Amino acid sequence: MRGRPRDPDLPARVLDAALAEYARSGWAGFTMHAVAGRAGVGKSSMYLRWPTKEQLLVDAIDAYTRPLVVDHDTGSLRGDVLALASSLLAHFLDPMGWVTVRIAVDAAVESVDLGGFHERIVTKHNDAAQRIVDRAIGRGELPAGVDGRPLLEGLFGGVLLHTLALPPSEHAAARTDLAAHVTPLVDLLLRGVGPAATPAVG
Amino acid sequence: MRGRPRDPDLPARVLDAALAEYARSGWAGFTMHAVAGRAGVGKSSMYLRWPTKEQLLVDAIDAYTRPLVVDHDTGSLRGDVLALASSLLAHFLDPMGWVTVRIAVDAAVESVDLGGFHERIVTKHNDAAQRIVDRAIGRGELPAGVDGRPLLEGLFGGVLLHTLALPPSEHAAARTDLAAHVTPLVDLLLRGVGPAATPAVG
Amino acid sequence: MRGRPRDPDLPARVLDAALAEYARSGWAGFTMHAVAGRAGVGKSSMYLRWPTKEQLLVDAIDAYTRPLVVDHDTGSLRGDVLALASSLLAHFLDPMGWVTVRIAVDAAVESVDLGGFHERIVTKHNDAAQRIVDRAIGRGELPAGVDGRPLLEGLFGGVLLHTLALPPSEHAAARTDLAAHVTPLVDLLLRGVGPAATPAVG
Amino acid sequence: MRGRPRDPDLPARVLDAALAEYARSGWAGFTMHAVAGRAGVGKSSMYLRWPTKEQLLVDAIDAYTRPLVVDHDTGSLRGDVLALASSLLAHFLDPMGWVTVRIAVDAAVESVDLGGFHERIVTKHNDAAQRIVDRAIGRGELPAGVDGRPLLEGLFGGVLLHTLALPPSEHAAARTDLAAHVTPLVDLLLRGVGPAATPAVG
DNA sequence: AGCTAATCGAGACGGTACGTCGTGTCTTTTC
DNA sequence: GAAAAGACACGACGTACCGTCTCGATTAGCT
Repeated sequence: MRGRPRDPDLPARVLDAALAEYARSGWAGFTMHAVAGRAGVGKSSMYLRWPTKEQLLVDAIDAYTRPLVVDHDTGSLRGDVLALASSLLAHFLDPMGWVTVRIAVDAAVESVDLGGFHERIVTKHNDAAQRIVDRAIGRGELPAGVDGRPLLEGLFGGVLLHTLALPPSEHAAARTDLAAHVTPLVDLLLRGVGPAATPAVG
Repeated sequence: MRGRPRDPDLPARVLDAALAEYARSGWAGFTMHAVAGRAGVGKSSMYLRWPTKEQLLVDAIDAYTRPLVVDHDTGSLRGDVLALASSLLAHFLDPMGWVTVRIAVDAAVESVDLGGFHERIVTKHNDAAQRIVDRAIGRGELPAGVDGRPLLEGLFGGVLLHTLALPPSEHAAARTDLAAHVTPLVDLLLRGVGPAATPAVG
Repeated sequence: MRGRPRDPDLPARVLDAALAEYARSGWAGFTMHAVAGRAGVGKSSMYLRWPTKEQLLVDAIDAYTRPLVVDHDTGSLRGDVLALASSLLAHFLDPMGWVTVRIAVDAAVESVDLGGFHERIVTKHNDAAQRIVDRAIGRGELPAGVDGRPLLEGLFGGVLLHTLALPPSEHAAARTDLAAHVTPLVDLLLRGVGPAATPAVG
Repeated sequence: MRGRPRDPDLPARVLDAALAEYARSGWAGFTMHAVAGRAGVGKSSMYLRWPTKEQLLVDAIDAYTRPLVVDHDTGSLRGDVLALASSLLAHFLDPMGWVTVRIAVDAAVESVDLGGFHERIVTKHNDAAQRIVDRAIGRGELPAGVDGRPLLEGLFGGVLLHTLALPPSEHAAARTDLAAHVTPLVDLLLRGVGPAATPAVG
């Protein structure tokens, strides 16, 4: 291989700049020119790696989201689910967190798969949820063979909708008491999963 | 009021054209010029009513979504919820249906209220859900004072996430058997709401 | 004739407003909307009288130019010509005076006759010049049958070009000493017309 | 200097296209879009070089006018002046020639200097005229120190006014006998400059 | 006095050009 | 041969103006 080697730092610089630009101005105003400028990079170098703007943003989101999935064993199903729900709520209350959803929705509307979004973003969360259910089965909290997907859908989607329906003026307050916002939904779902999983209905 | 009155048919023509253009080419290729041309209208007349492209699309979606909310009394809570969930699933499986969600997400990310999106789209669905719960209370299926919101969040969000997680290749199949896709989630949620609301766990 | 009679003041108001707008912003920025607004008149009332913007402006110029032609007998050909030349120079040093020329040039370029520009503006000045020559013939300063047109062309055009070549920074100074600017040209032309018409060449 | 260099052929292509478009449809219908299309050029590349439509046209005129100044030594002052006057008349009888004057008048009215009009168009003709006078002084046809400017003003302006006063219907005829139209003016002016410069008055 | 009809102001209408900006490609020099 | 810089062709944006049109409100002359 001859010639100048590819700059190994370049992708990281571009991805950071992409997130920063996206956070600053949303999809409108997310321009390749601005990203290139902020990263101190030529546009051609970006198009060499990411064929479209969307691909670039998906990569940036992926890099940002990677350490976000909560997969910590709290010792009980309710504890795990509450922790996951709180983490999701915190995620959605952060403007950056919405990007994941926005990209997913865009992918669904355009009915094109933006650079393997499903495998890389959706599956990642699905797996985390199934691990929580499997741990609960191991503890005897749930019968074997329970399908974790409806629970995940209700949980993930419920938190999403809750945030969506929350007026922006209450976002700050919600960030200080995450559990209060998710507990009703969590308990509703856990009562549905199995009688042992939740305190008795008052 | 003096001067020539505004053409009362014009908004309808423009809204129809906007939906048609959006359906044909998605957000990319959704041009004010094209909408104006299809509607047989000058761009100025459009900007006189809708300050931005987004506002126009929100209005078009609203007009399209209006007859979509299912609010039919099937005689039982489970029947009502199943009908609502099926309707939502059908809505999300239609590419046009996603636009509602996309706009909502955009509104959340930009943290600006795109033309009263909350009042006009979100509230509309919230109210429909609460009416279902109130009917169930009237029938004695649920105790008085039950809050419908967690149910709605789980239901709406769950169906949303279900569709989002569904690979595009399975969309056609899902459209032919809506109930099969939503029943697990519906039953999970109804078990959580109250013991009388659902058949015993098999 | 039935129906409401046309407002007799309206043309005057519109013509004044047209000149004011033209003086303020030139041809660019000379909008029918602005003229109508300044005159307190509806656009339809203007289009009822003037089919095009150009026609309106020609009429406005004509009304403004009418009292401008100097046709005063000073007792000698040189005096008459100097007076005419000074008046022309003053006219061209006034920004409004240029409008006449601008319209004439526009008419020439478009090679359409903007509402009888020739008969109404050009002829008017031609006639004034010929009267000066005729008076000089009557006094015996010029032989009978002399054609006044080359004199007029050289005079009118010469003053025009002199102003055109004058840097804007010297316009104010020129206005205070009109004769000094036109004397060289006037004497050049009068020496050409006939020996008796001018003092001996130094 | 880094980055892709500007295409050196582009200005020429655009200037040619601008003239062609102007000749085809006049100022109305002189569209940046149309010029760009004819030149096979993006609008942005045009705005990169010419901030306004007017500037572009001035440049195009300048490029067109450059080879127009006649500065050929015919051996006599009368021959030189007749040649210059005929050339000017031909210039003004060509619709394109008027553009020079139009731009000059616009520059005077707006009292802004449209892209250095004075230095580039006016001075160019002034210098040519002074060279003619200097050659005549060299031949002994004129006394030393004669100022060429009044002659130029009378000549240039006289031809201009002559064309302006000529009804469009006679333009074609004038083009076939340029000398007949300019001779009266030329002789008038030359008699004024000096006795040796012209044949005796008939 | 009531009717009829032309004109008035206002301003919305379908078009079209403007000048700006973003895209994704291409062409240089520099490393 | 990859990097940055930035010019390139293209096309949509939202604004402004055109000349036409449709209103309700005058303001006469004619019955």
